[in-house]
Amino acid sequence: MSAVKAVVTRAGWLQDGLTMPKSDSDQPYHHGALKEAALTAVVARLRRGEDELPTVRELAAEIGVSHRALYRYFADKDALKQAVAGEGFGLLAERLPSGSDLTALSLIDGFLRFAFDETSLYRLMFSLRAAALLAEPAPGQQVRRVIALAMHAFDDGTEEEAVRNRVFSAWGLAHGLFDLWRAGALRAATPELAHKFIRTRILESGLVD
Amino acid sequence: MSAVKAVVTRAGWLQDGLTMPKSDSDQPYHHGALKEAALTAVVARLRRGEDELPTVRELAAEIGVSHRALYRYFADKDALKQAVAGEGFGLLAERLPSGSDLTALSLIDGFLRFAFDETSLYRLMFSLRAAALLAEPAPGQQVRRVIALAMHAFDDGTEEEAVRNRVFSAWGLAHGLFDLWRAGALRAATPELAHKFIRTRILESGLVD
DNA sequence: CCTCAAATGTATCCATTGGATACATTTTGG
DNA sequence: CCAAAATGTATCCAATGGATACATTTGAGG
Repeated sequence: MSAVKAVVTRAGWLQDGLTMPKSDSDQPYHHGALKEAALTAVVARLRRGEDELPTVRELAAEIGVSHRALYRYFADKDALKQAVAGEGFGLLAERLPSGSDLTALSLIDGFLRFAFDETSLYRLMFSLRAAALLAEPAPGQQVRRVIALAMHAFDDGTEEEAVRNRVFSAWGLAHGLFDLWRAGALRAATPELAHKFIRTRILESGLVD
Repeated sequence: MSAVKAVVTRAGWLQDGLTMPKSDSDQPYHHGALKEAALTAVVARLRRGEDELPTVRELAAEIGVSHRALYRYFADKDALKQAVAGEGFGLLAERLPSGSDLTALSLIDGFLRFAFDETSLYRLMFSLRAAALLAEPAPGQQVRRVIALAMHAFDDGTEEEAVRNRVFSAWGLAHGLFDLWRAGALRAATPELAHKFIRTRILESGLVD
């Protein structure tokens, strides 16, 4: 739809002859939603399997804009990276169970599913220092939301300190085993087997029932 | 001083007229131990706090050699990275307890101490795919040695499968919590507090006594 | 010893990449 | 309607990993 419209517009088939475009390309000078397009494109690439950020130039080309245009929206490449991580936490938050579906186990399963499904994005998200993320309004919000969700899921009526410790233990175990798998330290042949292995380790840890 | 000497030597101000050096520098054409010097220099930098690999040129300059010389020993920068990781596993293996000092707890403490003391090197080591490391003879040996050590420390007479699972759980928990700390997700203000926090989480997990 | 080939290092060159500056085009608010 | 703010482009630059061709040593066999 958006793509189709772009093509039609580019060819100019529907333009009447009275208003010839000034150049051979009638792409508007202003993109209109460059920032969103950039973030969407990067996230899409990572979800498609690429595990590195594209170069600024590649990204700009994909969007159909000069590479310097992106710098109107991101101070530097690192800022872009952070923004992508923010999008990632948004996606993660969307994916996690909520309401009556929210239990410690379902939360962990959702978290692991995200890690295994969106490995590149997941790695990017956790490669950054949280402080930098939390400082930005939107991403910080998403991160805090995920943590709040976890605190709620693990709340068994004991004191907050104890709940928090269980959350961190479960989180650490899930994150750590996933990262060891990613590094190749686990023998698990497939992501599915690895997921199951990690799930079992967490269950037998007694952190969740 | 090194800089001063270089300048003087380069200008040749102090050379007597009778024994002119063939070149403006008295450094031998062949370094003699370039590979070792390179690895040592990189490891030293990482241990000094830098958390990125130096550029090939910086490294070469530090050693006093043209940047292309390093490519006689490392196919590309990634090969250098892998070799550094290998050195890292060697250091780790040295640091871990052995003999009668080897217990599950002392092993974990040694592992965590290494992670907190040599954070940059640790990150580098675990950022690589193990497969690539295990393929190289020397590093692979070190990695296998660490794993064998862990299997022994956690061996409580139960079946190997169970021992292995406990090793992975403990490893995953230590690695994961450490990485979450590194990412800024733990509140712990100092590395010491973080180390203690992680140690406590592992102890209360019942994986080790 | 000598010589010559292999080993080791250097000199240069190149493409890619992140980033800076100056300028062009739109949009928009008074 | 117009000037200023937004937004995008054109060009330039330095750093970096890497390639190729060449120079210097070393060392092994005659």
